[in-house]
Amino acid sequence: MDNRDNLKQNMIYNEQFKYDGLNPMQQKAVFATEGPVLVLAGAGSGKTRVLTHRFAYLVEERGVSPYDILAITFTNKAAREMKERVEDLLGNYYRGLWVSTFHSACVRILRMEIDKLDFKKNFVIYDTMDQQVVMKECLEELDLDREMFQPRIVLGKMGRAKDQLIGPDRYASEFGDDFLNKKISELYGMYQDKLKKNNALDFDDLIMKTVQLFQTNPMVLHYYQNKFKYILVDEFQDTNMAQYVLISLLAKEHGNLCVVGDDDQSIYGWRGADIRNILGFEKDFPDSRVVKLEQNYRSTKSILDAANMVVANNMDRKVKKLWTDNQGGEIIQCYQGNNEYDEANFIASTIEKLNYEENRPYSQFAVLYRTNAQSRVIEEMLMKNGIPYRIYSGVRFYDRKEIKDILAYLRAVENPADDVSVKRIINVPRRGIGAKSMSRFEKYAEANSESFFNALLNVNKIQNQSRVEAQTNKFTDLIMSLREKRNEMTVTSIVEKIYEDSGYIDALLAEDKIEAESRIENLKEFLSLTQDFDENAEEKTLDGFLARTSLETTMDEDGDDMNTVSLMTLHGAKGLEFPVVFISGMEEGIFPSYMSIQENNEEEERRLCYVGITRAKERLYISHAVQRTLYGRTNQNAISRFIKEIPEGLIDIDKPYDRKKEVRKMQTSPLFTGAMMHQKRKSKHSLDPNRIKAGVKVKHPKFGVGTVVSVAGEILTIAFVDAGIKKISSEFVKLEITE
DNA sequence: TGCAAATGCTTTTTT
DNA sequence: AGCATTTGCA
Repeated sequence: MDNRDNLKQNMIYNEQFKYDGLNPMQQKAVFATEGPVLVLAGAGSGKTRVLTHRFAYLVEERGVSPYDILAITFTNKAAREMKERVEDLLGNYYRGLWVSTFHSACVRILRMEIDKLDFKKNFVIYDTMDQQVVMKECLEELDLDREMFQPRIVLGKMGRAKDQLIGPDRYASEFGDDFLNKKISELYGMYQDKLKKNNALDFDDLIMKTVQLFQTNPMVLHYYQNKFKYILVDEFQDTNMAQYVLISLLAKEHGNLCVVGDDDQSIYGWRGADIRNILGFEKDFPDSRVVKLEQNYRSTKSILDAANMVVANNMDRKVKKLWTDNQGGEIIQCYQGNNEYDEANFIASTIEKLNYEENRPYSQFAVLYRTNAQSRVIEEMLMKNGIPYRIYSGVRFYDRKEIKDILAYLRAVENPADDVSVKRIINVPRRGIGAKSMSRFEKYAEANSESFFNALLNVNKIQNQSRVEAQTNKFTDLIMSLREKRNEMTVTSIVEKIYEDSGYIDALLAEDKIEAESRIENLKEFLSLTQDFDENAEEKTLDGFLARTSLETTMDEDGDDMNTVSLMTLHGAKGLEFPVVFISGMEEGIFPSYMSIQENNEEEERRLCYVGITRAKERLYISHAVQRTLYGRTNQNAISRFIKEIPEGLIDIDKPYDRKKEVRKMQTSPLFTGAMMHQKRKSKHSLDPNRIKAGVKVKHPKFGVGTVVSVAGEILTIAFVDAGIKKISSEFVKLEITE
């Protein structure tokens, strides 16, 4: 349907029912526009509807400009969805609304104002990897033991300090002035200096620096206080102290702050989220109104009851009772697998069964797990069964080596002072500039307190090897020439020029390896991203492109139009819902995780379980394995405590003696017998396993000729001449060896 | 001096 | 899968 028709349709609908369709509590939350409001919104209570209607109500009934509303969501995807729904409600398209994540909003502010903090406006954003690089440098310079001061740990502590707006100077006094903490505070200071020099901010800085900006520049603060007449914050239970201070500062002028959250869904304590923000809101804002949304519209009664029973085991929570008018529905099915493959097989065959028997499209299913590492086996099994799936993992497309390399080039072009990026690519592809040359450049830069790139420009004063000098000049020429023209060029054309002139693609081609081919594929894929940016971005500059890429994750991607099963971590599932949900790996040590038990974080894990259960609308399957191999270690894990917290009447726990029954049941289901036949047919096709190994050339009935890249059990990764790289199960497809 | 291959290690959750 | 470290070669 035409978009316009869609809008019109909505407008007619809206005129009549826009606010009538809300229940009395939801209406209360929507109409309470003035002053501080705390909306305690249980899972599935129509929170998003309330937020979007409140936005629309402010604009339509209160005459507020949509640009004077600041709405904070947890992910970029949620922000996009909120924008769309608000636009639908208002029947209008708006450009540049302030509907975004904390981080994106801060970037937007800082990109206009950060010169007041003595940064340049085109600052880059360092991700976790970049942080590690900088921290390692600091450790080296202070000559500290990498074991005692693991970069990851130190960065974690530093990050938590930033969440609480504690700078390097205050670090030791706040966290203890023993040797360890003193050193960490020293590292912290050094790290911040380096970032400043590189004109870079990390994720936590984005928040902290914005607060700092407001605290040191009353005029700037006043401007934004005035601008944002109404503030909405979603997922408030997951805000940290810095974010809380930021919001409080902004809301001071008008006081119209509406926060929405659910203390039972607070799952980001490890990232500095402070549950006290929501528990103490009424104290901090004494004149605040509280609206509780307790009717759940999402799940069946069985699922909701189970979730309530589990979370009731937590002590530290606001009292609330989530209820539903929905039917009881099926009780929860719990499957005990022999191992992780058995478990995955249960998941795959159940999906197949429901897809066949109940005609459910694949998009109705989600498989949730505690850690990303658990996805692999499930993925394999889905693939083997020909079930389309999509992984929403925390790992970004942008985290691939080749993409990070290209981004480093782009950052270097935008900001040659970014030492981390310049150092990353100075010898990628190989230019014959090794460790020795590097340290010479570093020394020179250090001695003259210049950037590393400046040292490269002065290569003739540092190096007398003509080869190194020539290569270095070639590199700096490329960067400088692109830098000069970057405002006239599209991002795509800049990237293409880098691909060619840096020799990056040539080097990959020369490698003549399958791996290199897939990297080239990814680089091509990257071009379609830049093209999309060049066409659609609001601010079509290289600077704008970089700001966006560093904040977008795969969690933010839309896969709605695809008919695929969704695979994601329990954290990633927050805010989403699916008709059928699988929670896998329900074992002690996995979920709750070993670490959380050690650190006494049981309650947060339980909330995570609550989040998982409440994602399900109609059916919930829980599974665990008697034996599991993870990170190369085989363990026998006890059944998760959370399973035991679900009362007997709500869950069908698959006892060992029941399993035969289960197997019989499955064998008689038409789909399963079909699958079995399928399997038999296949085994005829299977090749002599001894002959299949990396490098062997094979022929596939559909994809044609290709080369085996890797073998993992029966899953083969094959690079086809025409079809590109595919993963194929040797059991399922007739492959011929052609050599 | 630079580089490629081999080996060992790592992993909770993410903006 | 990707990283750091080591080793051997040119």
